[in-house]
Amino acid sequence: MGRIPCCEKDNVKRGQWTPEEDHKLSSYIAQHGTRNWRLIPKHAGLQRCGKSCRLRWTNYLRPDLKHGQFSDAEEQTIVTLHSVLGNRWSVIAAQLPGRTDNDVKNHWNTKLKKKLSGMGIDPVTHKPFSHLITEIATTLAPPQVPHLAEAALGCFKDEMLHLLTKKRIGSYQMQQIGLTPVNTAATHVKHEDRDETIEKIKYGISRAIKDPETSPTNKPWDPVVAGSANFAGSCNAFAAPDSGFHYGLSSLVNEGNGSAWNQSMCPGSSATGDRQCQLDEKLEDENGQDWKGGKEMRDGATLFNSDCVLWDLPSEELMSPMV
DNA sequence: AATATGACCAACCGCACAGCA
DNA sequence: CTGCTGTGCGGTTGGTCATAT
Repeated sequence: MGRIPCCEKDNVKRGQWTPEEDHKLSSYIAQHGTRNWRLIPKHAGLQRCGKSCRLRWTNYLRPDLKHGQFSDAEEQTIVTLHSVLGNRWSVIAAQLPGRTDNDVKNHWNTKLKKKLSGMGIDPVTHKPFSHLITEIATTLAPPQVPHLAEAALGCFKDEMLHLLTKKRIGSYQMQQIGLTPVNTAATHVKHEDRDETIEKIKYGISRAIKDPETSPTNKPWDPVVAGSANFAGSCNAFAAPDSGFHYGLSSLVNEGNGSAWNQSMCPGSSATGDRQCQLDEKLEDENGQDWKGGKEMRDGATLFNSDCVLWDLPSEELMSPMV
């Protein structure tokens, strides 16, 4: 026996709202407020579920909402907060006046995730892919290293495929990263080339791991160097030239300076353990309350108006914990 | 010109939690 | 303490439009 549905599904209209419905809901709320969502559709003369009315109001009709494109500053805020908070859209949205959690979530899923991937940054951990590879490599005993390419490919296949299939990859760039160009005549990788491309990526990753002598650095094997040099180079080559973000990944990885976007998108592993501890402590107050979950965490005002102001942390030191 | 594919975003769904009787 | 109700939240779906083939 499940939960009682919030409304009679048979008698309610679903799907897109009409201007007439919008008007009915808006004028009713303007007169009576939003006290009981279950009664609002009935009183407003709408054949809608109360929940649907609430959603329509909070996500679209509210007069204080901003409609339109996200500014660079807003995007940067989202990325920075996401690196700390993860998918807590309501908390993130609370820091963006006029934006709803749905707006932020949609914008993240459709735009920001791809932008970060295009820059060679994992949108989940906010670390460069190169650092993640390095972290995996350093946790593996030598006999396990051959499996790294397989594992890495599993992790990043989607991002790589996206880049390979959507962005132009010149033969020069492919050669730079140690791969034979898939097709020198056609710059777009076709669907049937994917498997071959994946195999070549695997080969390139394996070679970069196993044979650092062939890397541009010509340094003895060092996971950090190999990760930064080889994979940063790889990701740099993949970075979309038309993405609107002209940051070389190698500078992201090796220097960690540059624009605010640069810093917030790529906190990297430069964060000190102390800072991470501070962050963790901020997420767990002195009463032992777990800020990482539960209702308090959802309360953006509580979190951001407290003395523990996350904004005070230099953005390059904001690093989300590995999930 | 027709069709396929992808991007975007509004809306829905189910779960969790708070408040109340 | 328990059960019910209302609300908030994050994940997912589906419709529409734009672009590519």
